[in-house]
Amino acid sequence: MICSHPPLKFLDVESGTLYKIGMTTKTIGATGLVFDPIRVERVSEKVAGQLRKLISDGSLKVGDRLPSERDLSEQMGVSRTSVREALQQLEMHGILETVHGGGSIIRNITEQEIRKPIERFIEQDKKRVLELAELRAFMEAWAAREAARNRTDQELETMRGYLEEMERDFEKGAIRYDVDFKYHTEIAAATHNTIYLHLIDNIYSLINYSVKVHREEVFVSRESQETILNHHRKIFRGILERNPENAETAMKEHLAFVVREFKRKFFDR
Amino acid sequence: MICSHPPLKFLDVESGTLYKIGMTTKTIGATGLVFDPIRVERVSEKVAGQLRKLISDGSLKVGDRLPSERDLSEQMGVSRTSVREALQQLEMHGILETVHGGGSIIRNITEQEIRKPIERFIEQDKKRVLELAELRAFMEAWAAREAARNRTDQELETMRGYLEEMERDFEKGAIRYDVDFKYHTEIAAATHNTIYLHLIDNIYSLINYSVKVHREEVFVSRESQETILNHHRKIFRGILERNPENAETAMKEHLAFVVREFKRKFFDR
DNA sequence: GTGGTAGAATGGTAGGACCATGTTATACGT
DNA sequence: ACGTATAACATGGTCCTACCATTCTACCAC
Repeated sequence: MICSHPPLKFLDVESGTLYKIGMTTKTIGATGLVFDPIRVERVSEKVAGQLRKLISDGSLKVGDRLPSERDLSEQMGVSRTSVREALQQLEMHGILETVHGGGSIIRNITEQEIRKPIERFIEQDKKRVLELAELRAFMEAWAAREAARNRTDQELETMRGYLEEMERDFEKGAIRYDVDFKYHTEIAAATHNTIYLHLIDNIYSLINYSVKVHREEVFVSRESQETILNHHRKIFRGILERNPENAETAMKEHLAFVVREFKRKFFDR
Repeated sequence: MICSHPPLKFLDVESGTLYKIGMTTKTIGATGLVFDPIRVERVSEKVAGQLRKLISDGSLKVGDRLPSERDLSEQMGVSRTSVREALQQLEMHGILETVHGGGSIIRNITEQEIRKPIERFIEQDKKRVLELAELRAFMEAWAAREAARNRTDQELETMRGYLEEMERDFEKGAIRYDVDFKYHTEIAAATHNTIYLHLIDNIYSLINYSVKVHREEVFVSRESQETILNHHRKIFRGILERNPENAETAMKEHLAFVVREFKRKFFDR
């Protein structure tokens, strides 16, 4: 998922506080007075802070590629050195990953703590896959509700685009999984809850990880494809009309169907 | 404690492994073969590794000051840039501290808390705290529903125990936060969804971190304590009677109250 | 399609210059 | 002789330029 970033506005580094109060306090002499130590924030830290914020408020999503170091340094009015130091700080914290010659991409913040341990769980027991599906179902139901409540017109149009794409793909033969995925992701984004966005992203990839097969191979029949399309139409309508109840219900219906089909194929029942 | 470092021997950076094996694996094509991605070690990483080694084997003790960046770069035969990057990596990991104009000193690794990525992420914006609360609310509502459906008698008894403990604490003065926490955790366990259990545990710890104050300090009034207790009684009844709807409703009511109170205290509204 | 190749884009390293801050030595006044 | 103010130096912080190493991309030959 590569993207250019003309719309992103990188403020001048001078914006924001120049000095920052540390966390520890010291008592000086016998006066009993307590002072907070003053700590100058380095340029690289300001840059890192700004990038953090852009990630935090969702302007930069997981998988996005940052502008090049040269671009960043120019846009922010600082040296490439400072930008590099900032990127390195973020890389140390696992927030992004830089590849020699390839650029820097945003990583999932929840990955470190949540992903690794869970992967091991999943490998131990097939039952975990169903647990994941269960999780996904109720989380997305909430997302549909919140999206209906908070979505912007812009986001709605994006969803409409994906939906129409699915319609066309259906006419031509089969719905493509990646469009379906993007559709769900856009709903997640429309909740305007960044942490949820990262969380659900992780759950998706966990599902993909544990179920090595793509959905395309599960939902091949004409009927199931049509059912899914109908579900999506219904979800879209709920979000369009800003009707949380309907959106949630439709999503629940949809995922219940998906899980049912899934069970039928993989656990032969 | 300032000291010069003629005796320290800084090996040439070329010593040590040039290539390093990463952590993730990829499956290529349909062969099923698994390859480990190759990752080149950057110069700064080699420098950092050498310093790490010197610290771990005691050549550099806590409080010692490192040679200047210029000295290090000369002794190691690398640019000052690389040395600086290495020092920064170590500083990120809390291993040393650099002072503008003062040099870099070794810190005690055990004394400082190393902040996890998400924690820094959350600090970026107060809004994130509310997002966490939002997440928690709908996830726990689901948990209450599932617990009512799947709980064993054993788990119910454990909950009863915690509830009674809260009742006693309330009579004696105040509900203890850890009991409340254990109560919620037991509900999570009763869902019998292991992955959910881990997920919510993570979210709890994040909330505890971001909200530096314990709940005890937020819900001090007799009325709010009683309200909370009533909520818990209601939730318990729903789970006891295996009534998912009631349990979910009660939990929603409870967390809505908690979030409302929380907002009132911390965002003064 | 598959694979190779050249050019562009991008991150990595090097080195020099200068500024900001801390450290040390020196000169000064009492 | 002592403390203090000042100057000189040492050291980290930032910027700049240049060049190398790797990846990406488009194009071509097969």
